[in-house]
Amino acid sequence: MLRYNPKEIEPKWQAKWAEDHLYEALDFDERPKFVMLTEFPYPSGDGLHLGHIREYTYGDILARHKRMHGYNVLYPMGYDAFGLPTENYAIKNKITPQAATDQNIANFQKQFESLGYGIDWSRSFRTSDPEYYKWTQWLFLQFFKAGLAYQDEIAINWCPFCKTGLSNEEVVNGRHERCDTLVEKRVLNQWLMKITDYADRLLEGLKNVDYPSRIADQQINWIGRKDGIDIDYKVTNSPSSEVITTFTTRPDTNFGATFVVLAPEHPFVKKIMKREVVPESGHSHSETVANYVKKSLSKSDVERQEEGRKKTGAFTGFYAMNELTGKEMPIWVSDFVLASFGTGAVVGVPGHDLRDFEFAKEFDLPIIRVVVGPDGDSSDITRPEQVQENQGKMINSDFLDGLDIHEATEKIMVYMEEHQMGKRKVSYRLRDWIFSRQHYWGEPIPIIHCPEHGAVPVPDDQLPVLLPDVKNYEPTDTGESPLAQISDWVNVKCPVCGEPAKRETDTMPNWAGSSWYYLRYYDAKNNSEFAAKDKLDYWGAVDMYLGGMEHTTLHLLYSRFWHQFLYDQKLVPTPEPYQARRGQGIILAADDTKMSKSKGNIVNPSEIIDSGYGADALRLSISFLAPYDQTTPWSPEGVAGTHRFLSRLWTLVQEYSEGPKGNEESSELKRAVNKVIKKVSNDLDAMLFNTAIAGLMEFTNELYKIKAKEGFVSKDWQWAFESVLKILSPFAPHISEELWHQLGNKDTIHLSSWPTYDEQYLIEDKVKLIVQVNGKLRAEIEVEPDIKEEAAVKLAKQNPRLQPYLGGQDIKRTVYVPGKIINFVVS
RNA sequence: GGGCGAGUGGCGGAAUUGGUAUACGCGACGGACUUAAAAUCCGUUGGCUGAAUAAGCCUUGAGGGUUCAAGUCCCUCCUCGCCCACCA
Repeated sequence: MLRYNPKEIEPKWQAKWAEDHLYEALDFDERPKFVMLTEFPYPSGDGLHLGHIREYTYGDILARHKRMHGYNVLYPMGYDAFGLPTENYAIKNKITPQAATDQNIANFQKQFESLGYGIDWSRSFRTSDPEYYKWTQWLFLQFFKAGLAYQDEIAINWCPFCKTGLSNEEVVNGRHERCDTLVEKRVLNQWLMKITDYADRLLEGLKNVDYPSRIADQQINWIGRKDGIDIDYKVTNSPSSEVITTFTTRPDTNFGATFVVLAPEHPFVKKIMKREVVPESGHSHSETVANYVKKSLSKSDVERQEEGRKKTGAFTGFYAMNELTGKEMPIWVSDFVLASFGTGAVVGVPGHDLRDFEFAKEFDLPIIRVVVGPDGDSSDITRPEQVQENQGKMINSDFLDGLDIHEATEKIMVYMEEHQMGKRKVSYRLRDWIFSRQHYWGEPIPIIHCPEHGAVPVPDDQLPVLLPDVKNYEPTDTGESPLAQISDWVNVKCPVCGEPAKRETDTMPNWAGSSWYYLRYYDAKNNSEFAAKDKLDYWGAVDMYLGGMEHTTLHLLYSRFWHQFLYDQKLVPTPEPYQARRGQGIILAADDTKMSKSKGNIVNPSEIIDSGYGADALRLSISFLAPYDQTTPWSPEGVAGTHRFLSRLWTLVQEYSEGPKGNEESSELKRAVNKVIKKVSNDLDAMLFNTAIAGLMEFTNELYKIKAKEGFVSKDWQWAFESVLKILSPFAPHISEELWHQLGNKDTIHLSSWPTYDEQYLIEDKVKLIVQVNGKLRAEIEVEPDIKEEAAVKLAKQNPRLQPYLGGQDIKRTVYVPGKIINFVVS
C-alpha cells in the first residue's frame, strides 16, 4: 500500500499544472468572470512569511472554489518591487537594487511554486519593469495635467535613516512605519497629490462597495469629515484691519468663548514676529512670541507627545471681538493648535472643551458654562467636564437659552451667516498625499523643469523616463535624490522650447505602482496603453480583494483615489476598483507576540513543507487556525494534525482501491456525503474556512466508522470519495488531484464541477428530542422527525428518567419546539 | 479621549442567530505495535462530589434583568486587542 508522501506528489502535480496552463484566465469568455485579487508581495530578502501564506491560501481557496462553479477566474500575482527596503538591502549587501530584486524574486517564485497556488503567472510583472512603470508615469501625468499633482514648499516628515520624505500615512506615532526611526520635520519642495479633492468621493464610494465596517470605518475616520463653521473675529487693537478665522463644529457654545489661540505656523503669528503688525498701544510682544514659536517648532511630534497635555503658550498682545457677547478675547499662540487642521486657529471655549479648559487653567483665563447636561451641574468649573456631545441645554447664551444643543447649533449657524460673522465649512482630517521620495529605487517623476515654462510633462513618446544605471545610488542628507548627481541624465532640453532644462530628480513612493496594478493584470503585455479598453470592460472591478488591515489607510485609500480619478477621465469602466474587500488577521508567534526578525521567532513556511508535512498540510493548518479575519497565534503542532487528517483520508482511499467492493445501498454513507457537501459549500460562501475543514475532518472520521461497521459494501463509495476530494481540492489541491487520479479519473479535479447535495438525503429517520424540566436537561428521546406534539409529549412523559421530576407535580406549562425540545414547567 | 472588535476547557477555536455549551484540532493521560524511539492505531479528557463509563451540582470576564429556555437579547461594570488621537 502506498503511503502518503507529499514530497513525491506535490512537485509532480505542480509541474503538470504549469505544463497544462491550467490556471490561465481567458480574456473574453462565455463563463461569468471573477477577479480574485490578493495584495502582491514586496520582494524582501526574507522570502514569503506565514502572513503571505495565509493571504494567498485564502485567495487560492476562493479562486478554486469559483472556478469549480463555472467562473472564468483570474487569480493573478506580481511583485511590488520598488521601494526603500530593497534599496537598503542592496546597500547593505553591496549589490544594485536591480540585482537584489532579481535575487529576491527568484526566491519568492520558488516558494510560490512549492505551495501549489492556482495563479495565472502569464500575467505577472514587477512594478520596477520599465514596460510597467512607463504607465505609472503616464498615469501620473494625467493627474498632473488635471491639476491633481502639484509642487509645494512644505514642512514634511523626513526619515533620517532612510533619508527621504514620507507621507502622513507612513508616519506612525512619530516614527517611520517601515524602519521605526523617529521622523524629523524638513521644509522641502515636494510633489503632492490632491487626494483631498476626492475626500467626499472616497466617503461616498464606500456606500456602494462591500467592505467590512472595520475597514470602511477606518477610512471614514481617516478622512475625518467635520461639518462646522468658519467664524471671523475682528482684531480690535490693530492699526490695520485684521481678521482671525477659526473653525469650529460647536458654534452653539460660542457665548462661552473667552480667548482665541493660533498655531505657531499661523500667518498672523508670522506678521507679529516680523513686527508687520503692532498693537495700537505700541507695546509689541513679538519677541516673546518669536521665542515661543522657535521653541515649539523645534520639538518633534514625539517630544510634544512626551510632554503630555501640559499646555504652553504666549500672549500676542492682540484682542479679538466676540460679537455675541461684546467682549474682547485675548489672542494667544500655542502648539496645541494644529496648523494643518481647520484654519490653524481655534476659539477657546474652556467651559466645554478639555484642551481649552487646561489652557485656561494654565494662563488664568475666564471659564464660562453655557451648556448643562441632563443631570449636570453647571456651576462646578473645577471639573474639566467635556462638551455634552449627545444632549444638553443651553444656558448663559442669550437667545439660545433653553434650546437643545443641536437646535442651538443650527440656530447660531443661521444667525452667524445672516450677520456675516461666519460661513459654514467642511473640514477634513485627510491631508494631501506627499508623493516625492528623494531616492533612487523608484519611478522617476516624468517632469522637466524649464526656466521659461516651469514644470513640463515629458511627452508620451519619450516615456518611460528610464531609471539610469548608476554607481552611487545611496541617498544623500541634502534632501536631494541621488539622481541629481547624474548630470547627463538631469540636463535635457525643454520639450516646449528646446532650451536647456532639468529633469525632476525625485522619484515616486512605492505606493504609486501599487495604486493601479490590478488593472495591468487585465492586459499585462500591452505596449500602447496601460490596458486595452475592451479588456478593462470585460474584467471590470475586482470581485474580491484580500489584504492586510495595515493597508486600509495607505494602499487601499490611495488606490481608490487613483481609480476614481481614472473613472472621471473615462479610462476605467467602474467607479470603484474593488467590489469587495476583506482583511485577513495577523498570525502571531506561538507566544502571542508579533513575529519579528529581532526576536528570531519567524516561522519559515518552506521549512514546514520540506520537513515532510507538505504544502497541503500547511495550507490546511493555516486555514484551520481561526476565522480568516482574526489575529491568532501560530500553532506549530497544528500542521501535524492536518497532515494526520490527510494521511487518514489517503489510507482510506488506498484500502478502498485495494479491497473488495460491494453493490449495496448505504443510507448512512449517502447522508454523510450530502451533509458534508452542504456544510463545506455554505461555509465557503461565508469564508468560514476553519469550520469547513472541521466538517471535512468530521466526515472522514465518519467514513472510518461506516467502514468499520459495514466495510466497502456500498456502491456509493466511489462517489463518496470523489465528492469529498472535490470539496477538499480548494484547500489541499495536490492530494485531492492525486487521489482523484488514483480513483480512475483522467482529467484534472480542479476543472471538475462543484458537487451538489440533495436535501432529501439529509432527512433523518429519527431525531433526538431534548426533554427538559424547568429548563434543565433531563432526558433525550428518539422520535420521527414529523411527530405530532401530542404524541411527543406523551412519549416524553412516559420516560422513566423524568419520573423523579414530574412525579406528583402539576405541569403548569409545556413548551414544544418541533424537532428540538420539550420543556415541562412544574411548580 | 474617539472609532471598531473581542472575553467560552491546559491551548487554537465551535455553537444552525434564543433551544443538548465546549464541535473539530492541538496538548495531556492510558493502552496496542516496537528491542527502543518516532510514526501509526484504539480509548479517556470542562470543573466539583463520588469506587463508578450510577447519580447530582456547577460552568461561556463580573453582577443584575427579560424569558418556559440566555454564550447568544437588555442594563451596569471590568479586562484585552487593533486603528486614530492636543483634529477644535
